[in-house]
Amino acid sequence: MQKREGKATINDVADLAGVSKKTVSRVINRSPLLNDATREKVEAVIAQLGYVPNPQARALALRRNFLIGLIHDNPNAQTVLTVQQGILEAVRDTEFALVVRPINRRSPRLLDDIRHFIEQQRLFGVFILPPISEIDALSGLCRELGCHYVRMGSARLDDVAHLVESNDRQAVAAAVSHLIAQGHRQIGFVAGPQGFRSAYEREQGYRDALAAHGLAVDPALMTAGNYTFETGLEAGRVLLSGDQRPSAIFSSNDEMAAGIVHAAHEAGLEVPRDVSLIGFDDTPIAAHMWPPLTTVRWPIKAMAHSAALKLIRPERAAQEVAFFESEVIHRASVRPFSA
Amino acid sequence: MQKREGKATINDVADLAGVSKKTVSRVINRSPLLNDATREKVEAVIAQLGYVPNPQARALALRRNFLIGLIHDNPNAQTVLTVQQGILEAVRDTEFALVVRPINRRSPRLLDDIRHFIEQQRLFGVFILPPISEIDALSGLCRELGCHYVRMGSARLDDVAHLVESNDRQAVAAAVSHLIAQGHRQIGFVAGPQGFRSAYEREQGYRDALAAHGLAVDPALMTAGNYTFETGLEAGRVLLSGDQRPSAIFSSNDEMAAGIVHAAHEAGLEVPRDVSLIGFDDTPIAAHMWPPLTTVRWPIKAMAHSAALKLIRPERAAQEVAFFESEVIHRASVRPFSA
DNA sequence: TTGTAAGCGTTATCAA
DNA sequence: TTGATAACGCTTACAA
Repeated sequence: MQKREGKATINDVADLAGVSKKTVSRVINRSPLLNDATREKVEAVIAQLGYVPNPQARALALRRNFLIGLIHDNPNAQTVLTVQQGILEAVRDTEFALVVRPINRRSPRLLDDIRHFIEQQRLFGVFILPPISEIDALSGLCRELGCHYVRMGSARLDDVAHLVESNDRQAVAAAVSHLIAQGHRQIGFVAGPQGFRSAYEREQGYRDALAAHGLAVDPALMTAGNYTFETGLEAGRVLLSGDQRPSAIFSSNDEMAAGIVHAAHEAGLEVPRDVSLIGFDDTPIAAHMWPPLTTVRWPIKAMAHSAALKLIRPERAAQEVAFFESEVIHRASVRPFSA
Repeated sequence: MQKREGKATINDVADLAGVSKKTVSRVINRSPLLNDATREKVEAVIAQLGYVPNPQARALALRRNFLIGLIHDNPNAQTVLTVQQGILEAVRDTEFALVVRPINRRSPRLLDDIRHFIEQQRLFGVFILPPISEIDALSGLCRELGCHYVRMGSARLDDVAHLVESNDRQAVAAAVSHLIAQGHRQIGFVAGPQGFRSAYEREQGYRDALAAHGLAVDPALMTAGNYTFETGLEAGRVLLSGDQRPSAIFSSNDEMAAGIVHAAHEAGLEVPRDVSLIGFDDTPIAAHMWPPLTTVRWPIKAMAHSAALKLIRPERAAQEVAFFESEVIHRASVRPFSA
């Protein structure tokens, strides 16, 4: 039992072990210059008392703390949660904890909100998820505040010490090439929202694939949404209504692809019988919709894991892997072209 | 500009304002016994310096901190994220921050992990999401550690100061009654995993509805899954294969309902033409699958909001609303019975 | 290898 | 209404 109510402190441990608090501190911090006997003695007392160092006191004395923040305005819940899991796995068995902060990208106070978040909690570092990871002012803010940061993105947004990147462009090119290989020539494209880097990269991938196979880009086959189901539904209605309708569609994310499936049903069409379809993200909906959706999977958890290591060990950040390969997951929503 | 590198401290403010640090502290903490003139003077300096109190130092001096934890092992990403948003909205403009901790319900070290989490971060309080909110040992642990807590659940798991509750049982009864009102008599049921309180409550709701309409429970129409798509697929195969197949199915969550749709397609059947279907949760997949799924929606965000208020103001916790009503969301997956 | 003293930035106590 | 002083629990000098 401890002396008083409340938790045992370093003083309790020192007293009971008959050493100074500095010695206890050395044990906690694994100082090499320590007699094995004293270490064991102190460790025994620590165990006996169930002593856990007070992180706030440590933070104060060290003039740094062990909180990392996750800043996001990502509409995809699975993505955000997978990122959280990837981070947590990376910091497991460290003293870091993860503080989350969903924000509103369109808020005029965006920067102020984030500044306040970082300053108020005195964060050690922050993760910035797409799409707000594309805002350069954010990384500037972090530098100004002396807060470490890592951005997740689909392009070379920053140096490798502050970035994990997926190759959306090549992955989309591979997916669209697959459609071409299946005989499709009229391939529709639903872009993501204007101004999003991921949307730009994915569109470039589409164009790359067409160009590589000598196909012309037909503006009539291209439309855009904002990554939501509803805009996918709209896009699907547009693409599937003309008499020159595509035999296959690449949608810049799964959510919009689900909308396209609905549009197809509305038009009395069926995926993949009448139109093949590929999405992007491999969210749970991709595997669970009917038909199961061929899509592009990016290694979110691995990226988050690597990003977390960059963040908590800034000195080694540049060595940590920064570039990740996405892959096409083949399911039932694609079928060879038949006239 | 501040005196040194680093952030301004209470001392900087005190010096510049020509008052003692205690006075600055009083300003920060809105002490009523303060001359308006001094307050304004100090506030001006605070603004000028961009001073933000150090939360770790406050935590140390106050012997409490402002971190609340979210402990979950919930397979549904949207649920977890909506909870996070509900909490964040409730604590916006307070000094509380939210620390997340996904855990593994099946880990033998479950309790130790959570104890470690609470002790290491010295959490002020924790949210416990279902299904682990049903583990009474967890609330016992919180009490032992002097950590406030709130549980989210689908039954009267605790007193109202420590609980927000949704009425799964009645909501399911309403959903199943709707099927009966549509003329269905052979109504299949897919239960959630054994041992989950939510699974039990939902099954009771099903039984209640049948009983209320004088229908017998037919064990051949009942099966169980563990809330995953795959087990829903299995359950669907079982229910839809017999020659006595149900004309409608209630699935204890949406994910399993998606599996049932796949099973129907495999069997050459269509929802709702050949079988009506209702799910539970109203996750995004419900609205985005084809056909759009009739389902039960529980007010996750409102529950999380209320739970957060209970947590950060324990003295008023019992006054905060604890009971929430779920509602049936009608979509295209239900059709009147036709022989 | 260990201990002493001072300090991290804040609040509580108690006096002025 | 304000301020001096001593905590809070830990770490970093610097000594011993």
